[in-house]
Amino acid sequence: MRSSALGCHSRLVKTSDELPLHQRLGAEFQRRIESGEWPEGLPVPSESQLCAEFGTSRGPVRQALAMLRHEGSLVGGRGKPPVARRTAPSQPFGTFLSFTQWARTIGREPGQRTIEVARRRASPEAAARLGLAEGAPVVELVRLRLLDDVPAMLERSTFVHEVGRILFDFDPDRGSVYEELLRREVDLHRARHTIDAVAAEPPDAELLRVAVGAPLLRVRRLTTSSLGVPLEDADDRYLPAMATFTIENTIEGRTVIGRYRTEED
Amino acid sequence: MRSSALGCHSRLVKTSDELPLHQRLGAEFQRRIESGEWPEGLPVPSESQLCAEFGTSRGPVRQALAMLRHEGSLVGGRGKPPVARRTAPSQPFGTFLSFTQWARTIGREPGQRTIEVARRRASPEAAARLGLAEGAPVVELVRLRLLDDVPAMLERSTFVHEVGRILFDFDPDRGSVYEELLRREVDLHRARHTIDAVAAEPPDAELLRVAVGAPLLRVRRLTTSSLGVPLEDADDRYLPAMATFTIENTIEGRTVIGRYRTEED
DNA sequence: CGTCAAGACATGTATGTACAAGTTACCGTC
DNA sequence: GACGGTAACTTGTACATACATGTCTTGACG
Repeated sequence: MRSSALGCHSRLVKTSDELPLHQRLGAEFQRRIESGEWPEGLPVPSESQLCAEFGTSRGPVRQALAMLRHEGSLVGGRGKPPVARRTAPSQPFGTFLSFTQWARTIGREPGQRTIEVARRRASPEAAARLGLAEGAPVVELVRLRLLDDVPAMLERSTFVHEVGRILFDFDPDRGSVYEELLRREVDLHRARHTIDAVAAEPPDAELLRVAVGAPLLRVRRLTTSSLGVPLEDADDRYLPAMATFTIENTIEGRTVIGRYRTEED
Repeated sequence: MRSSALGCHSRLVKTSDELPLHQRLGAEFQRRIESGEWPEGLPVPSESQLCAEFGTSRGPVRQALAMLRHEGSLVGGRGKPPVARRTAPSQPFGTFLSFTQWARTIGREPGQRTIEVARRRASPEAAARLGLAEGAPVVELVRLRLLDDVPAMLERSTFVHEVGRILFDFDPDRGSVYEELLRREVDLHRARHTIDAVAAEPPDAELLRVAVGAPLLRVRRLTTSSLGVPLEDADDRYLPAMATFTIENTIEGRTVIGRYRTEED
């Protein structure tokens, strides 16, 4: 059914307005793996079978398979057909940056209580990290993040003024700050996250409802534009019982990162 | 100079004992980018020039370029030659897995004190994670890891017996366990790291020389073979003052992970 | 009945060709 | 001098072919 829309004699029709063949093949193969049409753990059809099915040469088929192999959806090969493997989809920047999007992907309802949004002069530390002069104007946003109305994370963000000013036209309790910033075409391009552990200090402890000194998972984030100009410096403190981070990597070098609800294995 | 060793008429000599051509080309290209021979920001030679230089067809050259492009060392293209981009070297599996290698890359001397290496029956939790029957034989390895002779991390590893038995022929205080396992052709292929924070318990606290209850950065690691068979289940607890993890990602989706010495920014 | 060798078949590697599509530089025209 | 078109060059895509190499099955032989 579906295949007929794909492989039929593309040489006879004009293909200029469509995606390249190997990309269409790759998308179709991925769909088959995700849908279970090619069951996990079983070998997929051989290259020649795929060539015959879609009426193409080996080139595009191999390009598509290589793409999936690189993403980890296919493993093995050399002598025997590669084996399908369902993998968690990775949307690094989107879900890793946005608490809101992440919460939705794990089936929880995100919530937030804005503690403070203020325009003030940069502290020496924030100024250093953002590359600003000490005392330059910045916008600070402190929010308590909730999962199903339970406190999960305390977020302290410092935006450079040019970006932060947008927040005054926006209700941070309403929707995702990142979605709003991207919609306003702020050039959020690259983020560097540094993960460590800290003890809960009195204000954190009260908001997150834990004892002072309890271990918290801290993520410091420096978000920069595509030209490397710092735009945001953040300090997020997670309750380890509510969220963990995962990194999955293989010996070939593929890497998938993610943030997960704590207990569910 | 160097190129002559690479490209000269490999058709005339037996190539069976050497790496495939496109891999050698990829390594050579990467070397040129890292060494600055192909300066950052400038277009690299065109494909036809590279074909001429190494005496090959376009196929291997394009395969090598695609590899570098996927790693982020090359950007752009279509109509104009791609542009070199120096990126932080990412050797995810190697340095992320091996404390020894990581320590060396940050210029510290790794050390270790083996607390225990024992063959015993799997605990219910370890058995569940390793997919073994409860009580199946496993090998447990507990090591205190040092950086410049200062305690930095406490590592508790549980290996399935088939892999762990190798450790009895090997002195864990001598060299890298992972290097040894890879040398013995153990199929360590994929690792899933889960990061959270825990409070130091009495035995941890004593070995790491911190107060009971101090926050520790915990990394639980499940290492599996290429077929998805669990081989190792580990629980590493870092002093947050000695190490942090970083994740760098861009909006396009490339991701680089790393482990860093704490304060040095 | 077990073992090993041959062959069929799979993927990996490499070459050569052809054309499409984007980029750049140049040159003639207005 | 500014503009526009063309030509040359680049990479992207696709096909056909050939051979190397790894895997599995089959069948003959001991």
